[in-house]
Amino acid sequence: MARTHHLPAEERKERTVRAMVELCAEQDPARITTAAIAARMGVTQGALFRHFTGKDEMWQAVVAWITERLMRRLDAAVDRRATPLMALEAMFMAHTDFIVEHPGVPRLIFGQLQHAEPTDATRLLRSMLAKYRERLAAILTEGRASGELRADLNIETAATQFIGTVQGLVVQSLIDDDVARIAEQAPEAFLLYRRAVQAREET
Amino acid sequence: MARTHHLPAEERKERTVRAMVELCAEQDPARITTAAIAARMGVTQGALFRHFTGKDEMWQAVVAWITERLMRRLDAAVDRRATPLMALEAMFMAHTDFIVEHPGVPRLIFGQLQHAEPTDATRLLRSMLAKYRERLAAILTEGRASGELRADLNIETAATQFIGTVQGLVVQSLIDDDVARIAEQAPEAFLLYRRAVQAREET
DNA sequence: TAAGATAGTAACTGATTACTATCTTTTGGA
DNA sequence: TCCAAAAGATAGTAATCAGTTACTATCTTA
Repeated sequence: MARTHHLPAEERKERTVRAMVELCAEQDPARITTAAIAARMGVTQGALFRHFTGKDEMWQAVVAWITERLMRRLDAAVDRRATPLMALEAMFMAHTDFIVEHPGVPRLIFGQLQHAEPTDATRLLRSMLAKYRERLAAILTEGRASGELRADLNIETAATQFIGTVQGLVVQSLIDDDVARIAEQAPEAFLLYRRAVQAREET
Repeated sequence: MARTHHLPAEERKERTVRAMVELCAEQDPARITTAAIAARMGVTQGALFRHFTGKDEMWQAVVAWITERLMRRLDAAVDRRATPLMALEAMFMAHTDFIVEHPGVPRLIFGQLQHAEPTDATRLLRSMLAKYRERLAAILTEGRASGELRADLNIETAATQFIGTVQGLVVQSLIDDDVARIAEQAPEAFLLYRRAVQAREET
């Protein structure tokens, strides 16, 4: 049988995280119950608490899983790119590709950002987003120095706008309930962003 | 005394909506209970159900309240603007001003968009956002035709990006937990957007 | 001013939820 | 082969929450 009874703890934790990411693609994270997670894994609800001290620790694991994978993808994308603009484009595409591969990610992130009093998971997410911004700011600063980007570019605004460009696609996908469209619209969206930040027009 | 016992139904509904908008500025909408709403109004929990058939009807009233006010503000902003770009700028500022005035609005909207199976409130919100997009598309098309905006401008992408520009500011404010910063950064953010869509550079 | 209609209270209900206590099965090493 | 520990099943518990019910206070108007 495909019964996956009795897995080692690490494997079970991994599967818990995957189940939660999957469920986020289907419903509001705030409404995901431990019973639903367990059912998705083919395990009883109580079994989850053999591996996690509480639900918050589960969310923490999910956020850690996502941030690690996303940051690795972004690093890989930026690596070896000839110019800052090419690095930004690769980063943009890596980010949107990641979302399309894991459609639950936007809902999950928004769900975490909704919390007014930050939990451990929220804090972890915020530090990831701060790191993301720093990386963006470094590339933007480099591009401004090299003359590829506008000399009068406001780095903070440009970083916020980069994230906003992704968010625009995400919000639209939440309205349409169609995550795949993000992939289609991503190149055009980045083109528009590029026109806002680059130094001169193309021929 | 300030005891607001026995208000007419319409007044009580209005106060319920205001209480909910206020509470959204302080916590995750998904965690707002009918008891908390009632407490904020100085009324018992059961009293709410004299005016609403259920919680979803309360959310519906909240979304209606917000959409009406926001659209009115946007209309007023766009009215009498000489050029499409000026109309867009006025619209952008009206939107960000509205958010700063009602800090619960972003959390509320995200909370509604999180729902996978749309409720009446969610459907109402989506139709408002669709109307918003149409309005944007009309202005953008006009600007492209008049030569103020780029001739090769993709209207859909530009509309998504406009909303994304606002979202970038909103996401940053959720991370920093500082809504007021939106007002400070809004002019720079629009400047960047303008550079992406307008036909030629300024002198 | 009497009487019906409207608005509110206090206490309760049933369903749901995160979490736990106890018993059972599986696994892997000596 | 045996056994201890790890992993899971079963069956709970206490708390929370949306919604209800029976009753009361207040307003409106004929």
